[in-house]
Amino acid sequence: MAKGRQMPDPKRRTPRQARANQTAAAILEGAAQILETGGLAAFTTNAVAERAGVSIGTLYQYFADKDAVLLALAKQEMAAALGEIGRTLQAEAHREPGSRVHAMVRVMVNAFRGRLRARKAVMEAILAQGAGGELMIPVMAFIAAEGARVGHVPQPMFATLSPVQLFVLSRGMMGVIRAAVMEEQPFFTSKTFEDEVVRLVMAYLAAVTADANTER
Amino acid sequence: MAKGRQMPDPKRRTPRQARANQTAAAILEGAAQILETGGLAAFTTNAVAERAGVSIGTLYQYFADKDAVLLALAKQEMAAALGEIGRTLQAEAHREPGSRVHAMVRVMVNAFRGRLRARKAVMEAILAQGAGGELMIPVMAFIAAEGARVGHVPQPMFATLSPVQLFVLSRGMMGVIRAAVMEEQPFFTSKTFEDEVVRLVMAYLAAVTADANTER
Amino acid sequence: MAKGRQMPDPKRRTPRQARANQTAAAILEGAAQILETGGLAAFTTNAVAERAGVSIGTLYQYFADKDAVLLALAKQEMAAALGEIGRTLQAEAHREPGSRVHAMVRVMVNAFRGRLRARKAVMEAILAQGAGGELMIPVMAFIAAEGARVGHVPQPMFATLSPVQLFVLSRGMMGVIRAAVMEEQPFFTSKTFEDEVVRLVMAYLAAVTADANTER
Amino acid sequence: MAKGRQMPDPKRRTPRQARANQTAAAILEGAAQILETGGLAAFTTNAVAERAGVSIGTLYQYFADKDAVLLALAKQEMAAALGEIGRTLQAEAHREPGSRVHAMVRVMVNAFRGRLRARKAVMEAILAQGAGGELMIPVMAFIAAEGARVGHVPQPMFATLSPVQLFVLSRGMMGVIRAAVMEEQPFFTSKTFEDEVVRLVMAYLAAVTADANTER
DNA sequence: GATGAATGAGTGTTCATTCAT
DNA sequence: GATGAATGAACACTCATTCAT
Repeated sequence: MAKGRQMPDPKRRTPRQARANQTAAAILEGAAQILETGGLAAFTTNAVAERAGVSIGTLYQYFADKDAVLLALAKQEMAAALGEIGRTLQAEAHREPGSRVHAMVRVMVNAFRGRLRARKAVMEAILAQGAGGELMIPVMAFIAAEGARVGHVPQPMFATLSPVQLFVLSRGMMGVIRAAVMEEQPFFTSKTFEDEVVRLVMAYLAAVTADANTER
Repeated sequence: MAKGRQMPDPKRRTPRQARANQTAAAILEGAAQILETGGLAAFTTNAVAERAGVSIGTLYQYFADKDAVLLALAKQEMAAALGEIGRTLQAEAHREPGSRVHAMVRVMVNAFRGRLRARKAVMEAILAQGAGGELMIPVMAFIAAEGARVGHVPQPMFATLSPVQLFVLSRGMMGVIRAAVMEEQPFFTSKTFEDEVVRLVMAYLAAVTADANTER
Repeated sequence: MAKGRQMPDPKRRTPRQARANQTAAAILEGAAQILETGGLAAFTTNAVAERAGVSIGTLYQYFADKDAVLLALAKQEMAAALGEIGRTLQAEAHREPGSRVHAMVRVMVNAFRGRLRARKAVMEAILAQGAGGELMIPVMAFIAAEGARVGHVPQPMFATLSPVQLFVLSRGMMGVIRAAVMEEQPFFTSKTFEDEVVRLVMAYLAAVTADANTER
Repeated sequence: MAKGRQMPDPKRRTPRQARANQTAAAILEGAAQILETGGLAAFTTNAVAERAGVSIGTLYQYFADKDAVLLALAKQEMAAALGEIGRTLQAEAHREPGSRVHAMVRVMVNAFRGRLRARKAVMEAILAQGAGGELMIPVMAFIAAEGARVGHVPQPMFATLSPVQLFVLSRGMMGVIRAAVMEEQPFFTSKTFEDEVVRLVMAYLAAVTADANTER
């Protein structure tokens, strides 16, 4: 029965931008709300469209399929979190590494406080679909970039990290936060938890640095 | 969820029981094979039953529902992995902490090499369902217990860990491995990767211990 | 999202044959009725299932997809028509060629009298899908075989036909009948029409035979 | 069906009309291209409009609905084919009947060589919708007319044909060609095939003529 | 007249689960 | 206990058509 189409849509419709973005945003907002309310199980395209106040047809005018909605939402949420982190770190730029790591962790943790269930669902859905790595790229880029950006610090924090080390650090940190979110651990919001995550990151950084120096 | 059909009669092994367990095992094996072959998408109760060589009705005689099959499989796989770890560590009992951590990480990583896709799918399914914490309990118990069990070591490795620290350490370590599995990272099987995970664990342990000593 | 399945079903389910054939037959009957009542436009899987008195799920247990239902129905109708032709020709076996061709045409035409709309729809659907050739095979086989079967006739009718001639004869004859059915021509049932179709067939056969003799 | 938007004002050609017809033609051309490229399955109003370079709204300004586009296209293609036939036969006017029939069949076959898929799809769609007869009218008219037009031939070819005979002859011939197109027979373009179709037509004509003479 | 964003009824299909045999 | 035919709610997605701009 053929597929017919000649793939003209890298992301589907790109209307006159004005209403377009507005509608797409509404759909994403609807998606977040559905996720928040009923979790991944309630996340059906029809439900999302209804919640967003648009027809199912309109949803498909903006997103190629169900997964595209999820991915777009994940990217948006991730970008938001990273933006927050960036802004916070900017303010902490002059502080010492320990303080900045602490800020980063705090923001990361905070990033999951707002729409907890929605973010959890997004993680569930995306991470469970193999697209996880893609999503983590900006996190790693951010971490790697941070070291270079704050040039006035004699010993840059992350600059010496190899790709594998970057992977271990980013996934280790995120893994802890992820687990806390997913398991809905009560201590998730506690200062103690935050401190321990910071300790994990700092300890690893210190170890890497120490080794690097030894090898030299 | 759950409800399954586990231990319907502790401490008994009539022939009936034997055949029953045999059937349940066959179903679980079928489930693992389906997962291995086609991922979570192919994991339908009908497919599992067919692969297991039993009727769909029989499957429902042994498991309350689809999730029960998944959960049982997850428990089984987890137990297998832990058993392996235990045996390995036993052999390394007389070695120094660093060596034993290394062994543990290696075994953990190896645990995902066999039925990679099946285990990945199990993780996807289970962890994405909130049952993750439940599954991690034996891991933590194991870690905590290890410290005590190998009593002849002057400074137990993990004995001083608080619940939160135990959480951070176990989830951090598993988070890294999990991500490597899920993202199908090529360096997953490399010695380098293993070493970095060990470094993460050891660094955190050292940091915790150092602090503990300081506080004392 | 994978396709998962390992194509174990050449024709889908083959239950214990007893109820199976009964159910499949009911579905086909339902399909014919729907086609008869509302034409191809009304031919939806849900409608067919409902009319057949089975659930939509059952329909899909017996047929891979919508097209499979249609194809099965077409084959059945075609087989019925051919069976009728065979029986009739058997009775005319001792008659001369002209009489037998007449009988064949008459039966062929009659084959479309019963469930006119249903057969029309089947033709519409199948012929319009490229599967027409497949359906015509038994017709050609029948025509070709006929010549040989009635051995006592000195000059077999069709034995000398080449593949292309077989094609032209079968499609020419069927084309006329098809058009009369599809266009719902009033003279479809008339003796006159029948006679003209016979004339077409006989004339072609005579021409081919004459040429063949000339060439010899 | 129909309703279309043909000849909204016969005998007039304001610039407005010119542009209008131009747009309608563009849509028809787009429709043909879509049919050619993706077959009937790809033939959606949106696709046609896009390919034609007009908005979907504009398409509906020129055609009442989807069927109207198809019907208009069919009429256009049929007219083109007949025009071609007419021109060819004109050139063969002085030749003998056999030669002229041959020319007609050749042109008819050739008519399906150009935009094969498009024409096939048009046939599929139209013929399968009951509008087949309507489309065949010009063919029959042409055949009937031909006999009269070439009056200087002592024994007119088709003049003696009754309506039913006209039907049998036109549908028989078209049926063979149709089937060859639809089944994508490899011998479709062969001289052999052409010759056999000619034989079918000539044989029938000869038979009718012979009978007519006998009866007289 | 042209546009194209929006609509939503309708479709094919899946699959967890039940229950009569 | 085992079987597997039957079920049907639910879902993702399409596309002809409208109408405000």
